Amino acid sequence: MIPMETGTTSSSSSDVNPQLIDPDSSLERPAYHPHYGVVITPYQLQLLRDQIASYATICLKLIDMHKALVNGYHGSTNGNTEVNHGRVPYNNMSDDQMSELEREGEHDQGRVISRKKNLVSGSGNGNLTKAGTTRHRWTPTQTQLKILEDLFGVHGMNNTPNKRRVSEITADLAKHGPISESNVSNWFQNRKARYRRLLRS
Amino acid sequence: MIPMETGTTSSSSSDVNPQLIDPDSSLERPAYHPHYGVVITPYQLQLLRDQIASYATICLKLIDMHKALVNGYHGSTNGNTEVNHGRVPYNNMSDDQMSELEREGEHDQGRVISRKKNLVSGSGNGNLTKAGTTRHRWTPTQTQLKILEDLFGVHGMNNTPNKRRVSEITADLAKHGPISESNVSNWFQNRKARYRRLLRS
DNA sequence: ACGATATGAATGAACG
DNA sequence: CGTTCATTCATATCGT
Repeated sequence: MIPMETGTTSSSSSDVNPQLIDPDSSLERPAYHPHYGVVITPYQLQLLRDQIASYATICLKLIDMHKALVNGYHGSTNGNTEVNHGRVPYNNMSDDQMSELEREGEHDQGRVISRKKNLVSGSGNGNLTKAGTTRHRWTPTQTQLKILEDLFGVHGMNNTPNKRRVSEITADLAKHGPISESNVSNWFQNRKARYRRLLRS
Repeated sequence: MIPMETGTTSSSSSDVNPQLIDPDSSLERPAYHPHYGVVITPYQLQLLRDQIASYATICLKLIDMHKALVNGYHGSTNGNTEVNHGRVPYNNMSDDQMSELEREGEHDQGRVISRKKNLVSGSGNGNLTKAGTTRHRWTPTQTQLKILEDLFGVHGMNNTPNKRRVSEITADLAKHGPISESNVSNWFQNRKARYRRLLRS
């Protein structure tokens, strides 16, 4: 069913139930910091974030299913359990991207994947994913995608990142793979558009 | 819409960008605790939990709506009525995500997230699939396909149906089998694209 | 079973 | 921003 590993009940801001954060960890237990307040481990924080992200995606899926049902039956939502928009988000990266990443530790941010104009794309040269050819399209790595989703979940529709923010995000994401600012803004653009489309009818 | 106000960003468990957690708070700022790790304020924690709670509620409501619809729905022609045994076909992917995340510093290139097996076999599969097989994608019935092809023939490339038209078409096609609007628009999209590709070659 | 092909769907990018 | 295009992914189907 719907995954709920952590409790989602209480709402009083002062009661922090450790179980709700990390049910089985007796080691990593939230604590109070004299100055800041609650202390949680990065792992715990990550759990929370993941849960939020999961819920966000699940909600989208459910909305989709619901709308489809209203229309009659439907198929667009595959019945599988994947939460990542149904699409397995593995990326097959072009060789240059690979080699890019293989230079360990070196995260030249701001690196831009050169993209060709689409006019020429189809023909003889273009896009052989197998052979070491160039990819036309940026594909977010797992990590990048996750970060982006988290950000979207956070800001939601009402908080599309401005130019400055996009720069920051791009810089962050560049640590995890080649990316450009336009990739980021496009991504948010699309995400927003498609999210809205779901909500609409 | 869905309330989201907390920041949730970075992916590597060790790098936590304070801005991403509480963008505008310079007062309440996450910090590192020498022993526990991340320190967040009760307020920040509450935001996270509120968000999760909101999602949980939304999900539950959506599930209810969905179930109601499914139970009441008795599908179209080809006996393809059933939708997932009334069970919500999603499970939590956080396992993958977690294990993913736990591998620190590793670039996620070319990694494939193992797709979880369907918890619920789609069961419904009127026309083409064999019993017990999960239906993953919509398949137009013969009648539907004919209608679609006719429409495409009429409208041709230059007359892609707009939203309104898609709705009408969907409604029509629903008489001949389970279908959703996205199925229809996808179909036209693909038909057009592949037709164009023919012309180009 | 495998490999090739057809095709529904997802999505980055471009357009109006 | 909403739509559309181009490309790619994933699966259903079929031939061997």
